[in-house]
Amino acid sequence: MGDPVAESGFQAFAAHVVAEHDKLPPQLQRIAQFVLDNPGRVALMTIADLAEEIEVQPSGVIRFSKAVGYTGFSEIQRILKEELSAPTSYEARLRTASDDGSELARAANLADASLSALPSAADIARAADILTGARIVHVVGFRRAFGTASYLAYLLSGFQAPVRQFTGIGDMADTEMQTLHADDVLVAISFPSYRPETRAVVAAARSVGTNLISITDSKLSPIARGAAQVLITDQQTDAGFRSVVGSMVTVQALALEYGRRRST
Amino acid sequence: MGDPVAESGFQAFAAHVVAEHDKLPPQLQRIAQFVLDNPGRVALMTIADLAEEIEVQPSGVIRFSKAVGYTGFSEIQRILKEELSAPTSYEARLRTASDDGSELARAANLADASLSALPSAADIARAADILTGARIVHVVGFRRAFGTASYLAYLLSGFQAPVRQFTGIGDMADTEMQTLHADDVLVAISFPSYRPETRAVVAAARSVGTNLISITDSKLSPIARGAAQVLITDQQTDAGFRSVVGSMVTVQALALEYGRRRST
DNA sequence: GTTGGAATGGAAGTAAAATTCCATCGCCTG
DNA sequence: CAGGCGATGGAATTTTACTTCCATTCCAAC
Repeated sequence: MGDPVAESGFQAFAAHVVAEHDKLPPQLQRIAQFVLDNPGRVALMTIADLAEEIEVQPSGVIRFSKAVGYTGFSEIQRILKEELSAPTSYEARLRTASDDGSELARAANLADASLSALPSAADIARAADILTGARIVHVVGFRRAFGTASYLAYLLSGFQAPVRQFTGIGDMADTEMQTLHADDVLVAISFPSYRPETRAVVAAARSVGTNLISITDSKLSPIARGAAQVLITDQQTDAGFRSVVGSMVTVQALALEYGRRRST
Repeated sequence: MGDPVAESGFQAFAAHVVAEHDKLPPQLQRIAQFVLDNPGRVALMTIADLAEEIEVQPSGVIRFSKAVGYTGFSEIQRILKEELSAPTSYEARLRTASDDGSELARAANLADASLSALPSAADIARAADILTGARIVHVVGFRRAFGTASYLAYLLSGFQAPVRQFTGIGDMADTEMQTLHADDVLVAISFPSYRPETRAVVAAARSVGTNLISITDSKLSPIARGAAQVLITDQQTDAGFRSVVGSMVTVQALALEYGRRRST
């Protein structure tokens, strides 16, 4: 609250090491250099690993730790681990700091977090490859995922994809499912609580051998089983409301990769 | 062996866990879920930390490790650490995301830009105030905006709002419009090219005196005229593809502000 | 050359973490 | 409702990692 930017433990550590570096004996200087150059790796190593890699004795690592002002290597490693697992980039922290209590600020922060946990580009590309070979692309998503599913269907139809969306309109769910075919692809979008309606469509696809692309929040999601490609996004963070931004960005990327394949 | 891409230890681990998941007792399923959903964090935790977070006993973590085919938790953690420090790790992806030429990177950058140009929290709050007094909240948006409109309708119905969405299903557009009333609010969502269907609904609302909230990209948008509140978002910046993330975040914030008013 | 102090090596001791094992609990089955 | 079995809780044990401390080496000054 007081400081505009609070100094992280890691930044303080780095500053100490730089300040002390010239006063250290040669061996400890080598340790200092390695730790500053590979903080991520050091966070995952034991003292023994580290000592072996630098060709030093374990006790040297302890001496280094004390020489730069800490009680031992464990304290330094704790700081490095915090830095490695900090999900907040500098930018994200700035945004969080500007949280003024409005739902808009919360929604924007949530969306920002979603953008840090998207599927990999390689997974999207694989999914797009699967789409390319489809006779028909079916899209399913209900309730929270319905908007995302609609958007995907809209984008794909813009690329002249043979796409149809499961809507459940007119009490025709059974009839809709009968159109699934082994040469087709089903893109299923579902998040907790996974709707039984969506799961039923996925089950129908499995039973007739339709290729499945699942956009969901966990590898253990009920719609992930048997999928040719799973795209993980919008994982539940801790507090309160769930964003749908991750899945929107994911389907946009998926559709554009598909379009790129169609046009070249 | 014959695989073109050698399977990483982590991929094998994930596959094992997914395969065994259903056979595991409930407690071990929770552990499985947590580890698959947070591999990066688990790589840095001790068994005790992990056990505390999931609220199980340390021994449960060991049972999980053996149940999915490993000798103990240490072996699993070794695999997770390798994955975390591998060049294809999540951290590395983030760093290169802005210049790898994938549609995902483009989509994520576009979404990020959208988050910098949202409506003001005050405008959202005013719009939420208007919603609160409505007899019925009508929502309209077609094609690109249909997903956003659906999401808004879904969120509002979650707060027991009297909401209905214009869908155009069954060639009932005329009939749908006849339900507009002076005590109602219409939330219209539209972006270039502004669909005539949406404009027709807005015109109908104007003619009967329905309050209008417009979510669009410009104050000069055809649906902005006569609106009680205009929320500007997703303005086209560059020549490329248009994101829909700004409007999704906007409707989420709007719905949550509405919910806050309803519950207090 | 000898001496003193800093630097390093390495083994022993201590702390922490992982694993084992047994007791209890709860549920299903007969 | 009694018996058995799988699941869970928790203490005890083993293993691993961290830290300390003393011995040795190196180097510079006298």
